[in-house]
Order: sequence, then structure tokens, then C-alpha cells
Amino acid sequence: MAVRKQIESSLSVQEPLKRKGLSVTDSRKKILQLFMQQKGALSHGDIEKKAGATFDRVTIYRTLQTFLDKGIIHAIPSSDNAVRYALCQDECGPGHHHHQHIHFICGRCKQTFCLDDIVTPDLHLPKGYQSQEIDVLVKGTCKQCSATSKRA
Amino acid sequence: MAVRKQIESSLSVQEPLKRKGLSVTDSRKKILQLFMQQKGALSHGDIEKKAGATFDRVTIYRTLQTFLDKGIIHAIPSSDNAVRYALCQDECGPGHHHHQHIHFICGRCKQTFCLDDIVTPDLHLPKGYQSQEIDVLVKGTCKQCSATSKRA
DNA sequence: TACAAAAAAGCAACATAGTTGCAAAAATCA
DNA sequence: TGATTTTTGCAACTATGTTGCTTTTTTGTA
Ligand SMILES: [Mn+2]
Ligand SMILES: [Mn+2]
Ligand SMILES: [Zn+2]
Ligand SMILES: [Zn+2]
Repeated sequence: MAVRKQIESSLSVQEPLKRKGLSVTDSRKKILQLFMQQKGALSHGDIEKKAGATFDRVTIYRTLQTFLDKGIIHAIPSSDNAVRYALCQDECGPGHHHHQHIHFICGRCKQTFCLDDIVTPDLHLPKGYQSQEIDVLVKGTCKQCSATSKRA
Repeated sequence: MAVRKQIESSLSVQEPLKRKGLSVTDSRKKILQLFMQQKGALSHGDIEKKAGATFDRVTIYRTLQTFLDKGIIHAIPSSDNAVRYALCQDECGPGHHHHQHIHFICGRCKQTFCLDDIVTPDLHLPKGYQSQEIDVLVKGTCKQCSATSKRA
């Protein structure tokens, strides 16, 4: 049973890699799996912890960069010098990420979430400024943490 | 002439420090001056370069933290692990920063600007999510860079 | 102005984060 | 399977950030 599950998830992890023209390696499978199992976003450090000593630190850096380049993950800015990454839902590809959703950073559980249904608003910029990409970061208390504090 | 200018700016730099209840030291004056002379935002690294070997790296870290705590500067998130800082225009104080403006990151000149007149939009969050603070980061080409490319 | 108390700066040592070149290992494809 | 291409691991290095402790500077008061 455990074996079967492992095979299944391994298979489902191979597809996206091949579709993006990447060779399928242990580290790429493992790291992609981590992202898929995860509700929130992951920093380099998070992955290092979760993957344990399985891979070299450098491999994780390079894998994240590759995933970013290929449009498998997107970067989420932060004010704590720890950029988070999350899977792209939309059809992102090499060179072009086009996300419209906003990001939520919970001060309680410290997790960062993609709110895929909330679209970034239109902005009226001053004359001369040309916008290419908009990131909206909302800090507050997430759904889960709001619920638990209400119950307590 | 040069001396007079120096005295003037030194005076104008002391006021804000005293008003926030901070003792006036060389590094605080110098760093605050750097922010006031600057159109764009500054990272820790920027300050280290601009201040030269005048101060210890640790002093710069601690000064930025102090300025942040007292509401003299605010932090601007980034996707490159280099948080920028800029002067607070609004009346921020210990504990409470309340900014409504958005930030513009120019891909050309790599500078980050506060667009103090552009107010962060209202967002409709999913049920359960509680918002405390909103950061809007716009990436694109700034006014100045747009102008120079048009001319060329 | 001089002095004591409080605050900040500097220094050292350390921890963590990120980069690069190169040789060994693994994946791909014919 | 075996040659070719790609990726990984390792080492060495740079950069970034933190902490404890001592010295220096600032402040408020006598
Ligand atoms: Mn996202
Ligand atoms: Mn700002
Ligand atoms: Zn939460
Ligand atoms: Zn620019």
C-alpha cells in the first residue's frame, strides 16, 4: 500500500517535469513533491529542512532556479529576506510568468499562501511609470488561525 | 559654503532623531542623511557602500532596526532577498506603521520608489482571512527610465 | 563645565545564506 | 548498451546577518 502510493505520486511528479522539458532526477522529483504536498509556500531553508540531508544545498538552489525559469514555481517577495516559492497554477512557461493572484502572509502561523481566486486590482500609476507586474502581499491572520483563535 | 551646508543638513537631521526620542550619534545622523538625500529606497548593502568604512556593519544593522522600530523608516519587501528601506512620510511611531502607498521597482535602473500618492486598493478577501497590512509592489519601468528610452 | 549613568558603537566570533568551478555520477537518446 | 549531455556533489569562497562583551559616546544633572 505504501509502496503503491509512492509509485503513484512519483508518476504524477514526473509528468510536469517532462512537460517542461526537464530531465527527471531524484532531487527534482523530491522537491516538486514537497511543493505539491504543501498548502503554503516554501523558502529555500524550508526545503533544506524538509529534504533533510538528502541533497546538497547547492542542488536545492539550482533546482529552485530551474523551476523558476521553466515556470513551475513563482517567487513571493518578503520583508524578512527569505523569498518563498509556490507552484504556478496558471500556464507559466520559460520567460513568462503571468500571475494575477495575491499572497497572504499569516503573522500567527508564519505561513504564506497563494489566494488564487483573488485577482490583483488595477492601479492608476503616475504619468511615465510603466507597469509590467504587480505583487500584492497581505499580512494578517489566515483562515485556519482565525478559526482556532475564535474557538479558544 | 560647503561648511554651512553641512551644518544646516546636520541640524535638520538632528530634529527627527530627537523627536523620536533617540540620542543623536554620528552613525544615526549619517544614515538618516543618506535616506533624506535619496530619491529611492536603500538596502543594507547600499548603505554600507555609501557610508564607506565609516561605520561597522553591525552598527548599520542596529541603526536600521532602531529606525524601523521608531517609525522613521519602513521596510519594502523584495523578491531578491534584499529588503529596501525608505523614510516614512506619514506619522509612524513605535509599534505602528500605517502606510497606504505603493512601491515601484524599476527593472531598468533597479531602484525602488515610494509612490506616496497612490493608495493601496481595497481587497475582498475570502471568508476567514483578516487583513492587517497590505504591500503593493509594482515592477516595471520608472518615469525617468521611460523618458530616457523614449528619447534614445 | 564636569561628572556619573545610560546608551550606542566597535570588535570578535559565530551562524546562515548564496555563488562558482570542476570532477564524478546519472539521465537521455540513439 | 554505450556515447553524449545534463545534473549532482563537493570544495572553496563571498556575502549577509546575529550575539556577547568591552570601550566610547551621549545625555542629563550637579
Ligand atoms: Mn502565488
Ligand atoms: Mn514607501
Ligand atoms: Zn496562519
Ligand atoms: Zn528606473
